[in-house]
Order: sequence, then C-alpha cells, then structure tokens
Amino acid sequence: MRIATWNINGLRARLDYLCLWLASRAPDVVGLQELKLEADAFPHERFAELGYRAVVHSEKSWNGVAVLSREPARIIGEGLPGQEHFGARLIDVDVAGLRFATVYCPNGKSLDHADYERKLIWFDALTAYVARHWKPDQPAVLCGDFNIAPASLDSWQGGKGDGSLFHTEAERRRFGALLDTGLVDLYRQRHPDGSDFSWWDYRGGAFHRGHGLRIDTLLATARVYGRLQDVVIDRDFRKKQDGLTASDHAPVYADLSHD
DNA sequence: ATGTCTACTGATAGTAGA
Repeated sequence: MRIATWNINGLRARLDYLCLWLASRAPDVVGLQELKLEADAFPHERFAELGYRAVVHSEKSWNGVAVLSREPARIIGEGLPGQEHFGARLIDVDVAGLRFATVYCPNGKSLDHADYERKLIWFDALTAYVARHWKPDQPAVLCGDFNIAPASLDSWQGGKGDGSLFHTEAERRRFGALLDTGLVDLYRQRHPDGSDFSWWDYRGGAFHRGHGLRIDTLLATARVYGRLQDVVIDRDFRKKQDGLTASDHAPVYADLSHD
C-alpha cells in the first residue's frame, strides 16, 4: 500500500498536474493540503475517473485539506478543536485499515508576527488532540505540511538557519512533543543521515540552488513503521511536467507491506 | 537575498500570502 502527503498550492491550478502524478505513482491514500478552494468547488468527478474518492475540509481562498483514497474513507474529525478560527487545516479519517489524518500547519509568517505565537499554540492543540483521540497501539498516520524543519539536517542552511522561522527551538520542541505522543517521522527513521528537502521557495531560483527545507512528512505509529518498505520525497514532481507548473512542495510517499 | 506563483477583487492591475 502506498500512502502520500502533498501540499499542492491551489487545487484548481494544480488539478492536471496532480492527475499526472496520481497516474504515475498510483498511491492508495493521499493527504492533500492548501486546496485554496471552497469544498463545493472540489472536482470529485475528476478524481473518480482515476478511481479515487475524496473527503474534503476546505474554505474559500486559503488553506483546505482533503484525503484521496481508492477505498472510501470515513470522516472522524474536521478542523482542530478550538483552532477553527485559524482556517481549515485538519481532516482525520478511517481509511484502508488506518487512522489517517492530514494537516496544513500554520506558517507563522515571521518571528515578530502574531501568527508565530498562534502557530505554537496551534501545535499544542494538535498534540493534545492526538494524545487524546489517538491510540499509540493502533495503525495511524499523521501527515502534512508541518512548516517546521525538525533538525539542522532538514534545512539547506544547515545549523546556520537555527533560530529563524521554521528553525526555532520553540517550533522544534512542538514537533518533538508531537512525536512523543507515539509517532515516528518515517523519512527520518528510514534515512537517518538523509538531507532531502520537500519544499523550495518559488523565488530566487531556490530549487535549482538547492535552497530547500524538509517540512512535509509522514508521521506514523509503530504499527505502521513496522510495515515500512520505503519512503520517497518525489523531487521530480517539484519540476515542470508537460509544461504544467509544479507546487512549491514535492509529494512525499511511503510504501507499506500488508498488515 | 526575495528574480514566483496563487487567489482575490464593485477585477481587467494591484495586493496579500506563502
């Protein structure tokens, strides 16, 4: 079974590109972030043609998350309790024998912006939600755009980025607290010394200069990690394909053996 | 360092967000 996460930066703008990727990689379950459209405008038919169903938690203009899957998903939760004012950023489902949630974590904007403190609070709420509603002994996956580079290895700047947005101790403590609920970062666990990135700024030729961050990942419980065969950050799909513009994030996928 | 992309608007160019 192949599971994946991808911040697509606008579903309307990315629909053809996303369909190319689905046909090429054939994932079974996909968490999508940054849909940037109202749920009513979600193109269910287009995905049905490719054999996928979708559950959607979204809003006009910004944010928005969805889960695509070959088997139907049952929604357990939409929105992070107490944090709904911060946008449509979480959907939590049961699908294909997994508890599967995808999140678009707040960016924070800058260290002196009010959204930075709100980002930290949002993470505290996410950790509390997982600790309260998830069981560490169940097969579960929490994936998405976390907007935190968990360690120096996850930044093109290495340790020189420490202290800046995405690289602060406060953000990294939150990411660690999330893992402490009983989750492992599948990419990092599989590639202890890997320095692959999942996001590159559109500006300044960042992709070609290797100026990226690893902020998108799949977190999972031991029940899932035990089935892990491989994790791939699909860098080719950060490039233009058939003249179509890519998202600023690459998809990340993992292959799991049968339970 | 900030060259791009997306979505919005009493739109048709400018702004905000990332």
